[in-house]
Amino acid sequence: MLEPTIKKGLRATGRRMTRTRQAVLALLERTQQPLSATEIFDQLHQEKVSIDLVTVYRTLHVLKDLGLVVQVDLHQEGLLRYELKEGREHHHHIRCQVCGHIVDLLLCPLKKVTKLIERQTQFIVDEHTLEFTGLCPECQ
Amino acid sequence: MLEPTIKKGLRATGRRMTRTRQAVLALLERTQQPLSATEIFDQLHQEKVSIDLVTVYRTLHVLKDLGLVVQVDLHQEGLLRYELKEGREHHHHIRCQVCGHIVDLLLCPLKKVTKLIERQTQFIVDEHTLEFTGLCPECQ
DNA sequence: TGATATTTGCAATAGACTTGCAATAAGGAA
DNA sequence: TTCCTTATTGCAAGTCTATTGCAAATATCA
Repeated sequence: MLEPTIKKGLRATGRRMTRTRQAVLALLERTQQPLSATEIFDQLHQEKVSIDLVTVYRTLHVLKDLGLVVQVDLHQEGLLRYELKEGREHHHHIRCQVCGHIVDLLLCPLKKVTKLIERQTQFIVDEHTLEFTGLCPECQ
Repeated sequence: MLEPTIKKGLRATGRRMTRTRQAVLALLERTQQPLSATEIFDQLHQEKVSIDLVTVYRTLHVLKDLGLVVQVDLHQEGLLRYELKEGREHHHHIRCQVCGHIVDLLLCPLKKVTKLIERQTQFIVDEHTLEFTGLCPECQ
């Protein structure tokens, strides 16, 4: 149950905990894969929760703003997905090109590389995307 | 001058070399940064080359199909960019969040990681995206 | 319970990209 | 060169993800 913590974060920024926000959070909490706005919308409608797609987008923005959710920008999907941060390590994903199945990767091998890039380019590195596609065991 | 080689590739797949394809290729050839379809469209129009945006998209598909061009999917840009492969090593990019400047990175540190992921997930890895954002020296 | 500020839903819009189709142009044959 | 076939182009319209404006609904607190 994340709700108390999150309510606190919302209040601290002059925001409110609402039914729709609860519904989106609860769904993210019980889902393993990172979800897109449309998937959240469809899933909630299947569960007879009335919510507008616009509200889903706005809720996701708020949650991202509060740092509760991570945006996942998978390779060549053309949409954004979201997953709860909740005590999880920074990680990346691999997605099957055939069935769309998404699996978490357990490592981020980029700390040293980031340092190297900062030396090489003189940039200050802020974020990175690292996403893989391939064929999952079932689809090979 | 890539044109002869490319013409060959086009012919081999029942395609033709046209003015618009030449124009797109020539632009890619003389540009350092990966370009988006809209940027190609705008740039060519500035140079008084008449071309439709749809044609730009279709040309880029063809070039990608022939393996002459790489699609670059930068972190959180929401659009695709393209650059010529022409004798260049596989590489990644970093983009400045402020001015949008894009710089090539000279290394791809993911060969070992890919092997590790294949063992870990049982996927066969096909492609990866690795793109960085940050602040370029001028914008810090 | 009422006041007020936030949130929501709806309609409209933006922006990247795609598709259908008729008109145009490339390139091989005569 | 000219003709013919077939690929290519431009235009209009459409798709899909995501955003914005605004009035109506709802949460919070006095």
